[in-house]
Amino acid sequence: MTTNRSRPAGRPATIPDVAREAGVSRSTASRALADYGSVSPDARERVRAAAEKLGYRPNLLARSMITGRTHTLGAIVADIQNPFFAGVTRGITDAARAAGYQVLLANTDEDVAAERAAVKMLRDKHVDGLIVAPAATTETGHLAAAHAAGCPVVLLDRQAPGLPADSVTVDNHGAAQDAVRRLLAAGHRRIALVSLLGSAPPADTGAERAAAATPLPTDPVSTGLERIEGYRAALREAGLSDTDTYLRTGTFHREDPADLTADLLALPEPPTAVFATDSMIALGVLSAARDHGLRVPDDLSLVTFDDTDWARAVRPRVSVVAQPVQELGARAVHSLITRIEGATRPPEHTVLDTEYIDRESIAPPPGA
Amino acid sequence: MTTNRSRPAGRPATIPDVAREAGVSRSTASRALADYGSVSPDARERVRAAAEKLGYRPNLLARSMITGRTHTLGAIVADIQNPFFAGVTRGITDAARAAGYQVLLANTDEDVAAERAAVKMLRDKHVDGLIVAPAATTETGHLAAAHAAGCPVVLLDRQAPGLPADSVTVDNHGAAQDAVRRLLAAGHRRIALVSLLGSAPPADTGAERAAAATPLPTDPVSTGLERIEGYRAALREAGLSDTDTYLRTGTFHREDPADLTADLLALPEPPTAVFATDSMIALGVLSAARDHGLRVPDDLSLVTFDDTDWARAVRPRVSVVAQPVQELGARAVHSLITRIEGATRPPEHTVLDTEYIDRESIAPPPGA
DNA sequence: GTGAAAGCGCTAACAA
DNA sequence: TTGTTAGCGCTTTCAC
Repeated sequence: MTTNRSRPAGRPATIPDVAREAGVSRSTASRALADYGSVSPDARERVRAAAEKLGYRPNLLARSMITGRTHTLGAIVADIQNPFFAGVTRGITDAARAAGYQVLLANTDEDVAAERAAVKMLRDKHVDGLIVAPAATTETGHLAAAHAAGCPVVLLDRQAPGLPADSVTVDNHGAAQDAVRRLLAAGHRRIALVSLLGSAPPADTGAERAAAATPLPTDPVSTGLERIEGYRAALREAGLSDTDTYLRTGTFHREDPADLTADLLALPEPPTAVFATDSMIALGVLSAARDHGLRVPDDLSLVTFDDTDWARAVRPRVSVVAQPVQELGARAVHSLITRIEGATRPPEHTVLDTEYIDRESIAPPPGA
Repeated sequence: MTTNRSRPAGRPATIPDVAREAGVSRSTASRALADYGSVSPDARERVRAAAEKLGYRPNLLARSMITGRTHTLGAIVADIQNPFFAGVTRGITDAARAAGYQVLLANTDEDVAAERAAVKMLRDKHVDGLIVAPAATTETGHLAAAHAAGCPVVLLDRQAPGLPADSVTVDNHGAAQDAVRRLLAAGHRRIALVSLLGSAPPADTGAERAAAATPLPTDPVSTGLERIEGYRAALREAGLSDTDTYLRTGTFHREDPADLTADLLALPEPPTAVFATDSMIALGVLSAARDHGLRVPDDLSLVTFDDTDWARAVRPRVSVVAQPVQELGARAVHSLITRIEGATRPPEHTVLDTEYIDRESIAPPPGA
């Protein structure tokens, strides 16, 4: 047991303690410890030894107050329980840690108010930057403000037009179009799309209120909308002009994908295939199909976004559009860190490749 | 636009700014803002208005440096991609936010070294407390040290004997025993257990090296082990003395539950039912069953821990032991916060109820 | 009830 | 290269 005369046992060692022990000034100790400025090899070593002996740990709070950097990132996603966001978050935390950053997590449940509150909290905590899967692509004032105030923002999964921030996404339109083409290639013509969108539907526009068509949100850009456009493009390409008959979109918290599917299956001419825009929706589709006594893929074909664990374990295994979830998170971290470290390049939009994985959930339509 | 003569536009407002604007001293402003000490209603209101006008936001870093409290919790789990931990983490972040705390997240992949590193990082960041699903229940020196140094720790999902920390768990033994009883009640006698355990198996003890038995880790307590004991108890209770014939445990990163199951199914007298100790293992079992051309539940019955989304959407829906995942996280947060706020009661061990949910994955054994 | 002054632990100009 | 000095923004005695 070493006796540290000048330092009460309970209190953690500070720079003055280390400096005293090493017989140098505070600044030299600080320079040696934080590794900046110039310090003689000799002094450096004595400081290192003293720090070691005293079990010195820098007070990161004090350091952050001076440097203005906390080495903490904020991650704002819809719901960590959604496998897509779980994977993305895993990618974020891993990449962050590897780069010497920690991450503060916030869930929004696709609610803009919650997102706004999260940004506020996170900024109050002085995070160095924000990774956000925005709940809405239009109401992004809080994100723009953060960005402008020097707290860089990178958008994940969704872009926001007019917000000069980096983004990391996949080609939703192309991937959706490709998936629907697979269904078309198998001979399907009555192909449904089931999705949940972030914003509430706009006011009823009268003419649009056809029995089958669901009004779409006004958000100019959203993952869901892009996938819908990809779906429509594929149908049009196949000569099917009526692209909205089997289109069903609900709102988070308000509609259940299983109900949306049940409606479709109750139609006089029900769809023979369904394209689900994410794995949780696919679960709802599966559920509804089961309740209707329909078998996949014989009675109903299915393809979905997101390759979750269960997709390859259930029977039939389900064909999916796999997104590189962890990579999405890791790329976002890298973009963000270059910004934090001062890069002033124009906004960079990274688009990652998806992969269609063919399994057993697509068959020709019944009676074909 | 108000002109703030004394404050450059770029710099955020500070207490001196607010004080000046309100015509009071810094201390009065501080007292009014942080709501302590005594301030006259009049001064209080003037300060409030000035702060509002200037868009004042307290510098939490500076405050933390003084108060020693960051209002930040550290959450250390195995893998956020595991639905169990995703749910727990969701419960943690929600409860924390509701109580005015944020959470820093760390994944360990069941690796003690990673856990140790995470604790170090988190303590360096001055978290007010730690919620840990410990990778090992024996090597807990770093947790004990944190606790002793005034950084309270609450254990989640797993207890650690000898560590005087609060814990929040479920009755794994009882729940496992109950689940296996369901299988027994359906007429099964050859019931397997498939699990993955945290620690590496101990050195070969010779006699124990029966072809069928898998050596178990030496960890005195672990979720997996408790479930195994519950399984054995149920079998013994049913008069089956040979409890380890169909017991298969692997190690994280080393074994694949599907392979473990495949071994079982290749036995001359294969099991007719499987008890999986978590949902990710159940997926492996399902996979292996499919590869063997076995149908659930006709050829093989299945019951698993954890009620994940897919368990109620696949066909057949799988019977499960549901854990109150979010509640587990929320309780941990509450225990932790009472500690942080100074409670000095003896360690408290909260045990939450599980719920057996009967679905369609259990049938009588084939040929029964 | 209020203000003056000290100080948390650290970094960063500036001199020496 | 090194030490001195001055803060960062805040809370908190301690007088008044």
